[in-house]
Amino acid sequence: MNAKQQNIDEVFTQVKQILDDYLKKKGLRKTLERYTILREIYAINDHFEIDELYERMKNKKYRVSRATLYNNMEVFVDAGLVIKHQFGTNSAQYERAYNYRQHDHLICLDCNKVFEFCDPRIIQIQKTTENLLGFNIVQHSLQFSGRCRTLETNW
Amino acid sequence: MNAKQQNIDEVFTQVKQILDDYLKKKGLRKTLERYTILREIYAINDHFEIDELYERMKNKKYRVSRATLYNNMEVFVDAGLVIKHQFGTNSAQYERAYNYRQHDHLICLDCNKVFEFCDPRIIQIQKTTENLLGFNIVQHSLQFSGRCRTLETNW
DNA sequence: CTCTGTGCAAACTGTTTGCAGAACG
DNA sequence: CGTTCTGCAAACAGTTTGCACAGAG
Repeated sequence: MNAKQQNIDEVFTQVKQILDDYLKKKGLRKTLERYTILREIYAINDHFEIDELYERMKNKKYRVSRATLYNNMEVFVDAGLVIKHQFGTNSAQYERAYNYRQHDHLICLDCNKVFEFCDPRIIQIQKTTENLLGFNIVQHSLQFSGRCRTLETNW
Repeated sequence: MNAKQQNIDEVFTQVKQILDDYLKKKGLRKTLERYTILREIYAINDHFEIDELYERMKNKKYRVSRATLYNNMEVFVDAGLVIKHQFGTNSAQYERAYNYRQHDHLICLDCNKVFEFCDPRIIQIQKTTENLLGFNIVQHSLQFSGRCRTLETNW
C-alpha cells in the first residue's frame, strides 16, 4: 500500500465516524450503500455530477441506483461531508467537504471552465453575518463569473 | 404619475440605453419583445423564476413565449442587466442588476427561506481575485446556507 | 430581400416519486 | 418482525431545440 492510498484510508476512517454519529443522531440506518457511496466520493479529487458518480460505480460493478445516490447525497450534505454546488449548468455538482482545501470558484462565461481560488476573508464575512443575523451558518458558496483573458477582444 | 412610477421610468431609460449599446455591439436586433420583457423585469422588486415572469406577462396580455424569455434572459445576463442565481431549487432565479441594492443571500436549510445581507468586503475579495488570476469579473454570487434559529434544537 | 428572432410544440435531461422486495435494528 | 432503504421504471419539471413564419435591418 502506497502513501497516497494510506492517506485516503485515514481520511475515510474519520469520515465514516462522522457519518456514523450523524446517522445515530438522526435515527437513520447504517446501510452498506451509504458507506460504499461515501468511500467512492472521497476517492474523487474534483467536482462531479451524480451521473459521473453513477458511471464510476457501475464500472466498478457496484450495483447502485441513481435514486439511492440522490437520496444519500442529501444525507451527506446535511452531515457536512459533501458540498453541493449549482453552477450555471442545469445539473448540480458535488465535492467532498471534509479535510479538503477551502476554496471557491471562478467560472468563465466564454469557455465555462471552473477555476478555484482561496481568500480567507470570506470566513470573516461569514462570521459577521452569523452574528448579525443570528444564523447558524453551515456552508458558504462564493462564485465569481467573468472572462478569462483569452477571448477578451470580443467584449 | 407618482414619484415611484417616475423613478421606474427613469431607471428604465438608462437600462434601455445599456441594452441598445449592447445589441449594437453584438450585432443583435432591437425587437419589441426584448424591451417589453426588460421593462417587465425592472418592475419586479424581487427574485423571480422564468415561469413567474411568463405568468405575469400573460396576465397583462403580452404574447410572449417561454422560449423567447429563456433566449433573452441570456442576453440580459450577458449585458449585465440581470443576475442569474441557482439556489438549492431546480429552477434558476433571476433579479434585475442595474441600479439595485448590492446584496447577497442566506438560505435556511430548514425552511428554505431566502434572506438578504450586504457586506462590502466581498468587493475587496473580488478585486483581489481579479488581479491575482488575471480575470475580468462580471458578477459575483455569494450564498450562505444554514439554519435560522427557530428549529435549532434539532441539531 | 435576407436572415435573425419569435411562438409553438415536441424533445431532452436532471431529479423525484411510487412501489415491491431487501435488509437494518 | 416492523419499518426504513433500495432498485427500477415511470412521472415530472425546467430548459432546449426544430421548424415555419414574422419582422428588423
